[in-house]
Parts: sequence; structure tokens; C-alpha cells
Amino acid sequence: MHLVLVDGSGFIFRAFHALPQLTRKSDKLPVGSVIGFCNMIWKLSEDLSGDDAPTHMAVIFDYSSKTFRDEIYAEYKQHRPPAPEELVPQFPLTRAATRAYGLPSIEMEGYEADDIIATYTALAKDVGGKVTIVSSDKDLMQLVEPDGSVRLLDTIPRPGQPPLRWIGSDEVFAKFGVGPEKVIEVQALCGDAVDNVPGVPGIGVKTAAELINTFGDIETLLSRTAEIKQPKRREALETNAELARISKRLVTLNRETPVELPLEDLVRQPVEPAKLFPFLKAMEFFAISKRLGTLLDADPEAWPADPELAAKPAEPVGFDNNARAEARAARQSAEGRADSAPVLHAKLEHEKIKAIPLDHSKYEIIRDAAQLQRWIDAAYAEGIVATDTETTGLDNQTADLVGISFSTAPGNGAYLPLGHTEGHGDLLGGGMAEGQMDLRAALEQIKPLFADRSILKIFHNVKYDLGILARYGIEVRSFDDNLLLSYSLDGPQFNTMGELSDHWLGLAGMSIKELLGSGKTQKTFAQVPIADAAKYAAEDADLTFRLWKVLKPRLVAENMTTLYETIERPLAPVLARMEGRGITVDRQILSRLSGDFAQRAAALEAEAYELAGSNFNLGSPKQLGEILFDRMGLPGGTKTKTGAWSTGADVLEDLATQGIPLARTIVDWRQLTKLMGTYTDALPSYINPRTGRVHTTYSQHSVLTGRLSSNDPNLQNIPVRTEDGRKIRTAFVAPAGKTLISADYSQIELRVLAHIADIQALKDAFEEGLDIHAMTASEMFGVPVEGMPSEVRRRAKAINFGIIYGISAFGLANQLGIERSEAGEYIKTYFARFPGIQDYMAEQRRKVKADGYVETIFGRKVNFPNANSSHPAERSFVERASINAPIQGSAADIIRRAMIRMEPALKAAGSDAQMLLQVHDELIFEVDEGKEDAVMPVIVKTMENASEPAVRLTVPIKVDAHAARDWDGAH
DNA sequence: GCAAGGACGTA
DNA sequence: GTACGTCCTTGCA
Repeated sequence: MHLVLVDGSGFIFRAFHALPQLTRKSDKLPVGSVIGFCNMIWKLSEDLSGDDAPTHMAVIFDYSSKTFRDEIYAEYKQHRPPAPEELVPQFPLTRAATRAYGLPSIEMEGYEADDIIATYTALAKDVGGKVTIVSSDKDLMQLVEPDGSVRLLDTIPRPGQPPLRWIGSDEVFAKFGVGPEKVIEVQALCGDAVDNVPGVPGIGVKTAAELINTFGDIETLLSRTAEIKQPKRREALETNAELARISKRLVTLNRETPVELPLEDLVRQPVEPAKLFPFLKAMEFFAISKRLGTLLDADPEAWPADPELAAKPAEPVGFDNNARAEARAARQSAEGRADSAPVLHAKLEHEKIKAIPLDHSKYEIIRDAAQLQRWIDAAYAEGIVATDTETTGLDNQTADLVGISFSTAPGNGAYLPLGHTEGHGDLLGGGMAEGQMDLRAALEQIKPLFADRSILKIFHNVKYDLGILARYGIEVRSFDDNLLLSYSLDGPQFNTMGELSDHWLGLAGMSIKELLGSGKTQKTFAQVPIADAAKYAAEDADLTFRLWKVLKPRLVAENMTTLYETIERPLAPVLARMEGRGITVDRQILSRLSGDFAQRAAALEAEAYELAGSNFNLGSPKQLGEILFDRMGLPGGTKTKTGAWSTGADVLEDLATQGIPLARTIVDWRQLTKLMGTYTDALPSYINPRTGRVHTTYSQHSVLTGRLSSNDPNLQNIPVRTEDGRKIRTAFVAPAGKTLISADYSQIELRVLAHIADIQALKDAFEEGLDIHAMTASEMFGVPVEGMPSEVRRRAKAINFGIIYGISAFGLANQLGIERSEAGEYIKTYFARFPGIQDYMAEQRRKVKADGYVETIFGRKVNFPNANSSHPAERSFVERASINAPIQGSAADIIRRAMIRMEPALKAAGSDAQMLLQVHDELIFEVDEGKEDAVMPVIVKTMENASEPAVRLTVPIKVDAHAARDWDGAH
């Protein structure tokens, strides 16, 4: 017998990377890799003819459930790169293809393809058969037999080499320096960075082979380390004996997996047109169909498309009918099993890193080009370097570069000082400090390293460094960001490097505050003596490297790779560019408004003193409360949790309607002074003298749900609701010759709710383009939309928002100024009219209590550590927040994806429009005057399609766009 | 000089 | 009822 075992997952990835991303015509399903897979399978059966023809054959896959995250997880166990999202839907299709070609498709939960291959190989050998494993995976080389009965076949085309390359005992020896039977011993010693095998640090393939050839195996070697002459090598082996043993466990394939199909069932079957053509037709592979029709002498037209696979409207992917639910159940039932390889790897890395002591004496100060070159060379040798820029401030649009630090391995570090001044610490500063490289020369030398795609640069908060480096003409390709890794894994619980290293490494690290001082005497980093600066900066790079070694493996172990690699990491440079562009703010407009507001506020102030009968600080809620409720003795006063009188706008509004004119005066005064203090007076101070524009800073890692936040200044809360407030928006303008475009998602959160909770009535309403609040009102109160009183619609709108916020009768009553019982009735009616909402809410409550987190449709986890708090109020709060988080968060994910794709989309359309701002469901652009009409459709389409193809929403997404000279006009 | 609380701007 | 950031006052160091 001759058994041929095909490494199916290897074929898929090979097809994906080698071929264009074709899609199925009728529904744009990605199928390029399926086409490649089919062709490879067919070609293989043509190649293996005559003496090499198989009597038995099967295609083996890594196990995968139906969700893309589980797919990635399974592929990761095989140590392959993360699955790109276009590839995900193609995994199940390649299984179907295998069956269509008459081959058994084999995969097993809990086992890698390699284990199954090892098992069938052993079974075939037992009966004296010959085995060919179609794969180029070196992990399978341990199965090769010196007598030629088991060989690998590498079919991947390589230039200058024959199309088919057999790998027997000699080829294995060439690669590992030992025969197949010792391959696992060598692999256990030298490890493999890509394969998650730790190995023994400092031992490569050559050394490993030498040791195994001398001692025979790992155990003998470990028992006789005293005979090893090189002290470093001996020490490495002695301290890492356990790592070597664990590594051997990781690399050894399991030859006794409980396979379900007996060998007899793998007997080669002829291709059946009745199986093949319905598949090809459903896939719409008409060219292949025609070719095989000729070869098999069959008429492809005689069979209908397989209805299971043919194009059709996508299934809803809501919370309860999502395959993810099945995957979750599978994961839960698997609890208690031994750690998977990625989890084990992450734990091992963490332990190893924690054991490395912090030693400042190992750090270097880089003084000249030769020394800098040694660090650059080290970065090239490792393929990876942690780095950090030191600057004179926290705002990367104004701060100057002072130095750059590097670390190429945990424990080492170097600081390159470039802009330190003679440290008098006074305002005059002094000249440049001695012993620093010329800034320009050093940057020219470093530039290629940062631009090199093959060298991974690790940062903490890369967006800051990208902004600084861009201003110095340095481009960064290939990077990781610990802050974003931490955010992807744990949410916004850690902000600074100090917090991360304290938590994960148990290391405090030097404090920047001690270095710079505080208050009046605070220095900039440029004024810190180089020797002190170097300790701090090099340690920063060192800790950055260490943290990366802890955090990065967790991505795979915890299935957060897709979120990080397809959303968080690519977004950072997009935000850096938006921050760098800034937006023009017209000083004159703000100044005029400020004068107007100040006059009116002064008049109101005088009026308030008159009405109150005394002068007091209008800005003091404390004094106001005492006047209103103690001195004037007005009814309706409530106390805040600290016992102070409550004087919020709603309280004052109440008093005003009860005929207290002072209350109205205060409300109006507060509005005007708020507008002055926060906007008309504050914004001009943010105009950057270098660019003449206002540059906000976005925080990508601060919001629980996945939204961005904006600060210094916050451009996400520029007023819009009142007439006076909107005037501030007229100061945000396009420069001469340009126009602003605002594009905003219409009702995105309600649409997301309709999708994830699968509310048919809501979906239908969106499909028909109805006024959603009026439709809700009409459903609930039985009032026709035509001629509906505005109050009825207002109530329905409040309820819709209430649902998104995790409604409570208390909150709704507050919002609408009605009785709690009445609000409760509204909610009951809503639930009755829109069945599904309650199920959604119940599911989120259940999940957050059981798991401690809920998820967005893109797999972002939102953690609630207090879900089972003993405080009822806190528990209720978590319940509402856990209902809101998937809605707000999924909408946030969608716009993040839109932003990532926007620049390439604009470029592809030949537009030079620039994305400036994001306000949660709105994007602001600047575009050449006259180009608005051309670019708006591109923007709208990119935003509307942003969830695809990862998530096919079951509601339409709508985006409105407007162009005008200023933000008020465009909105 | 700093932190907490209240108030209020946005989605 | 969700999610933020900023300004101002107050109270303490």
C-alpha cells in the first residue's frame, strides 16, 4: 500500500499567499484560496501517478470550529501566521472541496494535523505500507524513516529547484545535523521562535546537533552536563533543564491520537462527478468545472449547484444564533484540560522574563557612529528592537527630540543622547552638552532601521513616537505597541509603562518625576544630565522589550490576535497622521464670540445678584445651593452623595418653571461661561505656532468600549445642541481653497442593536428607510406616523436611547419627567412589541456574570470585574453597562475599521482628501474646493462597508455627508 | 500644588 | 439609564 497524507492547512496558506484575492461573483465571498487549493489537489493527483500513485489518501486539517477566532487559534497551534480575515470563510470551503474531490477530510478537536498525520503514518507502517506526507513542515521530519518507507514531499514551487522535492533521511540530516530519529532531541534544545518552542537559550541548531551526536539524547545530556567544557553552555543547560524537557514534549508528535476513520476508509476513490460538479457550480468555478468536465468526460451542466454552499443572503450573526456561542460552549467543556501549546508558551515566557534581574550597570550610552552601528547591527541580528524617544514634553506636536533608547534583548539597553543641554536648569538653558552625536547624522544612520519592514520595532504608545519621528523625517514600518497589546488583551486598565511593568514584571522602574522634579522647578528631559537620563531611557527600552515578551504571546493564547492586528495596530499610524494634520480654527471668530458671551454673562451676573439680593460667586454650586435652599427656603432641594445641595441644570430648570427667575438666570449664565471657559477662550491657546492649526491628541487605549477619546483639546465635545454653542463650530474652518466634509453614521447604534439582538421589526424599518423613532412610537402607542405629535415621537426616541443605555424605569422616568410606574409600563410595551430585546439583555447579563466580560461583534472584550459585586447598585450598573458595551463597542469597531481603510480608499480614488477628526460616529475631512462631489461617495461607501467582510451585518448601514466652509455648515 | 466633587460639553 | 474630557471651586497639604 502507498498512503498519501496531505497537510491541508499548509495547502490553504500556500494558496492564500501565492494567489490573488478573488471573490465569488454573486456575493463577493472570498474564494481565491479555495481555487488554489482545488488546483493543488488536482495537480498532486496528476503528479503522483505510476509507481507513486496512492492506494490510500486523505487530507488532514488543523481543527477549527466555525468562528474565525477559533480558526486562528487552531492555525496558531500549528505556528502559522494569523489568518487574514479574507481567509476565514475559506476554511470550511476547503473541507468541502476535499470531500468534493472524493477525499476524506480529517480533523480532530484537541489535536493538530501533525499528530493525526503521525498516527496514520504509524498505522500504515504497522501493516508494512509506504507513506508520503505532502508538506514542507519541518516539524513532520521526525516521522521520516531511513529505509525510505516514510518520506515528505514538498510541492511548493521554488525558483531553480525541481517542482517535486522528496525529503528523506539525507535531507533531514542536512537540515538538522542528525537523523530523523533524533530530530526531536535537537528541536527541543534549539527551540524555535516562530513555533513557540522555548528551547535552551543560547543554543542553536548546530550546537544542538553537536551535543546530541555526542550524548545521544536530552536526558543523557542533562545527566552529564559536567562533561561540557564551555561554561556558558553548561550553565545554560543546567538552569534550563526543565525548559528543554517541556520543549521536547511540545515538539514530539502524538502517534496515538484516537482517529475515527480506520486505515481501510482512506482507500483512494475515483472522483465522482455527482459530488464534484455541484460543489464547483456552487463556488462558481466555471473554468475549473469546464476543464474537469473534459478530463472526466462528464457534462458539468448536468448537476445543480450545492444549495448548502451556493450564494445566498448571509445568516444573522447575532448573539444567540452566532456560531461563537457554540465555540464558547466548546471552550467551556474543554476547561480542565491541560493548557494548550500557546497558553503554555505564554506562561513559560512570563516566568522566564520575570526571572531576569534589572541591572542598570549593563546599560550603555551611545557616543559615536561606530557604537550606534553596533546597536543597529544587533537589531538586525535579532530582527527586533525595543525603542523609545525621549523629548521635551508630552505634546508630540511641540516637543523636541532629546534622545532615543534601544534594547535588543531583555536585560540590555542603550541610550543615544542627541539634544541634552548644559544643565543649569534655568530659562537660558545653556549650550549643548558634551559627548552627543550630531542629531542629523545620527538620524540618517538610524533611518533605514526604522523603515525596514523586516525589523520589528517595539514601542510603548507608538502613536506618540510616530508623531515625533515623522517631524524628524523618520518613517516607521513594522512595529508593535505594548500599550495597544495591553489594551487589546485587558482593556484600559493599564496606562503607563510603570503600571505595566509593576503588574507584569514586578519591577517599579525609575520614576520620571524624580528625574524632572515638579512644579516651578520642573526640568525638561533635555536638562537632565546624560548619565541619569541614560539610566532612565535605557531601562525604558529594556522594560519595553521585557513587557513585549510577556504580552505578545498572550495574544495567541487568548485569541486576541485579530483584534490587535486588524484593528488596533493599523489604526495607530492613521491617528498619528490625523493628529499631525490638525484643523484650522479661526481666532477672530472665537474672539468676537468671546466678547459677546462675556457681555451677556456680565449682564446675567448683575441680574443674578439683584434677584438673590446679594453678591456671591455664581460659579460656586456650594454658595448657590445655600442661597436657594437654606436662605430662600425653596422646595424641591435634593442633596448629593456628599451632602451638598444639588444645583444641576435639571434642578434649576424645575425651579425656573415654578417661577423662580434666579434659576433661569443661573442656567443661562452657566451656559455662557461654560462656552467661554472651555471653548472661545481656551481653544486659541491650542493653536500651534508652527502649523497655525489645532492638534488634538486621541487616546486609543482609554475607553472601555473601544471608542476613542480626544484631549488637549477635546475636539469630540465641541457644542452643537444650542444656538450659541453652534456658533463655536463656525470657527472650525477649511483654509483657503479647501472645503470641510463631515460624514456621519445615521443611527449606527440602533442599527447595531437591531443586528446583534436580531430584532426583525427594527431591521425592517431600517431596510425601508423609515423614521425610526416615529416607527417606534407608532408601534408602541398605536399612533399613525402621519401627523404624529412631536411629544409622542420624543418619548419613543428617549426609549430607544434608553434601550441602548441598558434601560431602567428609574432612568427613563427621570429623562421624561414622568412617574416611575408609567416608565415601567412603557418598557413593558417596548419589550412586547420588540421581542428579542429582552433576550439580548438577559444574555448579556448572564454572560457578564459568568465570564466577567461581554464582547463586540469583532471580538473585542469589555471587562467588568465587578459583575458579581455585593453592592446591588454596583451590580445594576454593571448590568446596564454590559448591555450598552457590545452596542457602543461594535459601532466603535466599525468606525475604526472605516478609518483604517479610508486613506487607501481615497488614494485609490485619486483623491487627496485628508481625514482630520473623528467624533465617535462622524469623520471630518478637508478636501480641495470643487472636489467634494467626487470624494463624498468614496467616503460614504468606505464607511458603510467597513464591517465587511469580517462581519456581514443584517441591517443596512447609512452614512450622510455634507460639505461646507465650516464645521457648523458641514454637519 | 494637587485631588475630589460638581457641573456640563459631546456621541 | 451608556461612554468620555475639561473647567471651576473647595479643601487639604
